[in-house]
Amino acid sequence: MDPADDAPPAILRRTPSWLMNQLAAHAQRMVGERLESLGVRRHHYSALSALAEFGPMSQADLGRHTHLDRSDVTAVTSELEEKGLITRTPDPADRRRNVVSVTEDGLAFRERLAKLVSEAQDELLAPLNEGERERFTASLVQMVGHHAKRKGSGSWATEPGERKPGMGKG
Amino acid sequence: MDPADDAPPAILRRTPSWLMNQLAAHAQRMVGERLESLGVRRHHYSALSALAEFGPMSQADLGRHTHLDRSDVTAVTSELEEKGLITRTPDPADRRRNVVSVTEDGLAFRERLAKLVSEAQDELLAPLNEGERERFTASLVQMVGHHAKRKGSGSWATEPGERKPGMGKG
DNA sequence: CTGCCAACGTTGGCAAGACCAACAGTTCCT
DNA sequence: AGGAACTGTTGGTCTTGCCAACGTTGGCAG
Repeated sequence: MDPADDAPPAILRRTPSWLMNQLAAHAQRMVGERLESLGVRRHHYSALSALAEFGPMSQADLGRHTHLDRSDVTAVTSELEEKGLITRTPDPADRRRNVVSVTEDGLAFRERLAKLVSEAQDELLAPLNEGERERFTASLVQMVGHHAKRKGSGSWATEPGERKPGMGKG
Repeated sequence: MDPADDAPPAILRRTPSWLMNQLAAHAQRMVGERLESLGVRRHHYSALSALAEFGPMSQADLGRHTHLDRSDVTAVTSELEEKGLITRTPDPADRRRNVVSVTEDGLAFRERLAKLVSEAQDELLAPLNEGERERFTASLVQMVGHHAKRKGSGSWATEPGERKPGMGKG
């Protein structure tokens, strides 16, 4: 009767940051496994998503949108370019910059990734019902927005045109 | 008037795993900075907490309680031993094992760490009110428990004698 | 008792992620 | 004109989560 020899100390079980780290590790595994099956990592998905939504932009902007360091953006874009999912061309208007754009293949690929990522979300949130999921996610958004402001410049946390009471689904 | 040039793509802003990773990164920074001021990392705090709550145990057990790999436990215990916060002695009853125990200094040190960690929690949860914090934490516990079961052996998720008042269900 | 398997602690390694520092080329501002 | 700020790149650090191998020890089947 003691297979349950493992049990985190109560103090940790009540510490949100510890719980978050545990859960984030699980989440990374679930998402990571799926993306790995298509040969990419999570940053590639973030980059493709930003480009798909906002259109072509410089690597620096890409980094700001995805919260990635400039140096990491360099690596990610290089890998995506190799796969033909994006193009990277010098900006004639500002010769410091590269203009990064998604290709058709990139857009299609991103759709496939999105499905896999969506699956992972369901697995992650499995124990929560609909209402709990919404409250949980809302709290996450609130906190991420709050802490992002401290470092970054933007105030995207309270963005117009996205208040959705019902938040139905698409 | 476009300092808010940064804004994660909407698809990411609605993806719990992405939000979790962002927030977990912030949390790690907040906790990490504070622990660093006392010369330790997060794992040291976890180990000390487990030993403080459950008493002396083998390194393997310590790893199970804290969700740490055996190899990482070796490193952590070595560092804690160097600082005189724990002792590590061979178990006469089972010579494969080391018995790890907290010292008096270790217990006192853990208290100081606990205060710092607690501070970090407040900073992390700042944007949430009392009720939101409880619901958020409860959801975390639920999910961590759910996903821990899949790998580990134990069923600590539904442990008796710890039902909190706010922990209602949906 | 022997032989085998499981568990333990240790070492050494890997990959990912989050960062940081420095650099040369460019642009902007004064 | 000159300095400050930005861009992309290279190369590095540190932490975390793993995994493989090894020698030692314990438990168990035969």
